[in-house]
Amino acid sequence: MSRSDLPSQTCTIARAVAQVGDEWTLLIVREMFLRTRRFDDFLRLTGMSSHLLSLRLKKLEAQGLIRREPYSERPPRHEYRLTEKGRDLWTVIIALKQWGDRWLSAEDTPLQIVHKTCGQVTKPQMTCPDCGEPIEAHDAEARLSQPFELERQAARRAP
Amino acid sequence: MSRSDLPSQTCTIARAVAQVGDEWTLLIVREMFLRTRRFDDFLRLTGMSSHLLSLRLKKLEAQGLIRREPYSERPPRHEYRLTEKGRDLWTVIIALKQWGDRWLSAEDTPLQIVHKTCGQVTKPQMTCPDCGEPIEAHDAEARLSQPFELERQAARRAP
DNA sequence: GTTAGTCAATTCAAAAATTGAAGTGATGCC
DNA sequence: GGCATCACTTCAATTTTTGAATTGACTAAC
Repeated sequence: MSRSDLPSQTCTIARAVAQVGDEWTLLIVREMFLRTRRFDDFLRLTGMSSHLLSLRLKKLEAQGLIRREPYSERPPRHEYRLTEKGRDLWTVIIALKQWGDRWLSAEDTPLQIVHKTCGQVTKPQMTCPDCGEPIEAHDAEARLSQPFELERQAARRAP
Repeated sequence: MSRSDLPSQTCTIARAVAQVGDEWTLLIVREMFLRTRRFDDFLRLTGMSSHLLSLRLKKLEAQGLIRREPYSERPPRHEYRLTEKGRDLWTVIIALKQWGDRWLSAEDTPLQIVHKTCGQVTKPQMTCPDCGEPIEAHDAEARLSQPFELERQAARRAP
């Protein structure tokens, strides 16, 4: 199987990974959240090649994660902005950031998140909305739907 | 700049992305959370090639995300398990899952998360630990540290 | 005691993706 | 006119990934 078959999987993690699970795509999305909107800025702030940036922006637009918006008619210019679907990736980026802050950084975080509502510098946490408690790997149990379970058992036995 | 330069960036998101921001790595980590531990099972359940799986497992081990543990001496066999650093990626995987469930799936989620503490099927949320409220992109403001800010401004102006 | 099967890989060639440098075209500014 | 900006595109060289085949250490079955 190649990466291009991932979007057709049952697993929504696999599908999500197929849309945004690559290095440069995640960095483009990071930049979007830091209010970068123009081609040249993405280029310099991520350090990627213009060819690949162009491909990735097209892919992200086709997937509905970003949209191009004109900001000048003459010369024709436009900028890229996140759609709601794209903005909803905030949680993913923040999860990566918390993990990076914890495990990959000697110093303090280079990027603080301020909660506008309460004014605090915050480290967002995953919590269970039912009981309000923080939730981590060992507090959770995965339960597979029947079709997903069967699909996985078939894969295990099959050649 | 190539992907191999990402680990040396100041940004902890870039560093995190350098460690786990690729398709197959994320799927391997997903499998780990579904209690897959053996080479052959990763192979069949992710659909990746054995060559790449071997490379990725080595990389993950070198990064301290997983460790090899013998489970049989004769024949010599071992399995792969997440370290604490690896388990801490749970939030990232769950963030991807929630996003995938919301935007990429017509049906119900193929994978439910049960909160062992309270017994509920739960959709974990990012919340602000200070005020306890859910937090999303529009509730948050990014604040860059001085060195990070300067680094970015230099990139913007420089060729 | 040969044969088949399992597990955890490694090897290798072909195909695909990425990088890096250079070029394009529309326009504005001096 | 000449240079600069922005948003790309083109293309060759390099790197990665794929997919198939093979290896080697063993076990279990005939």
